Amino acid sequence: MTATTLPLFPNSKDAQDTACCAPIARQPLSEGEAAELAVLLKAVADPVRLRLLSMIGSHAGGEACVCDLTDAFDLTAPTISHHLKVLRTAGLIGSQRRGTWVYYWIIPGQVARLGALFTPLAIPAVTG
Amino acid sequence: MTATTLPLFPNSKDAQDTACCAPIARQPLSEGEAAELAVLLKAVADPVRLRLLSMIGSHAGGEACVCDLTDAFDLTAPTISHHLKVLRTAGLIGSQRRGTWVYYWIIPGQVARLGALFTPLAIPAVTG
DNA sequence: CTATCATTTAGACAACCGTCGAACCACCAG
DNA sequence: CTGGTGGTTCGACGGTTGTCTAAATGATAG
Repeated sequence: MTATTLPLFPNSKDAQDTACCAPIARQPLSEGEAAELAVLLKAVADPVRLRLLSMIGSHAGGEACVCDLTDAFDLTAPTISHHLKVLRTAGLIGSQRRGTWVYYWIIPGQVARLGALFTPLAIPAVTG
Repeated sequence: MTATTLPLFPNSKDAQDTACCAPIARQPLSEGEAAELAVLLKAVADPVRLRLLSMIGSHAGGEACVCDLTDAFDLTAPTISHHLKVLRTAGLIGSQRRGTWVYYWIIPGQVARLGALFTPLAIPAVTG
């Protein structure tokens, strides 16, 4: 792996729909939509991965080295690496090796799908 | 149970923070925040529960009877009941028995927490 | 009170998930 | 080429999760 992203749902119609405006309380999700989104949500439904994602996203420069992340947890390196792989496989983060260190960054598009799922219910006035 | 909600995080400070504006890429989540949100996300990170939630939310009148939900799945009644309990325990839906049938509705506040988590990253122009 | 329908609870089982130690690969310094 | 450091992959172990069948609870009708 040298600059990979592994997009889980390359460019499906469902992805398009949900990316823009799939309110969870506007119309029932189809079986396929639900399955795709569940995969995405499973990747995020873990305390460690949630913190990793926020640490990467809030890191200066938009990137974070693994060495910066590992110290914040009482976990071994293989475990951190496993969680990063889950996030990467879900297409939520990208990675690149530069010299000795490996850097990670957030892929906003996929993260936006998650937000678009729940927010329309919260702020109906803003959206329409 | 007759009109319960079982709020998982009654009124913690973390809940307040994240309910309003906890951007996943603005500042690192604390260990406690991440743990709470992970519980919430786990409840939603399942295709069946995702569909249940959207079916309840989009149902006319804002309420749905279990009898309306069961037919949409190839699952037994106990399994559906189990998933509904998970959502209820997470504080995402409320329930009430009226006569023979049990009705479920969405609790917007908790759902909003999930949206607030991911959207700030998606629309940086709007938020600031 | 009994019968019947709707829903939940209890118990069991296979599959999945998070974690670890050990081994392995990539890069850099002598 | 050899050694050392940063990260990942592999294989295994215990705990959790989704599903089922069987049984219990609650409500209505006769």
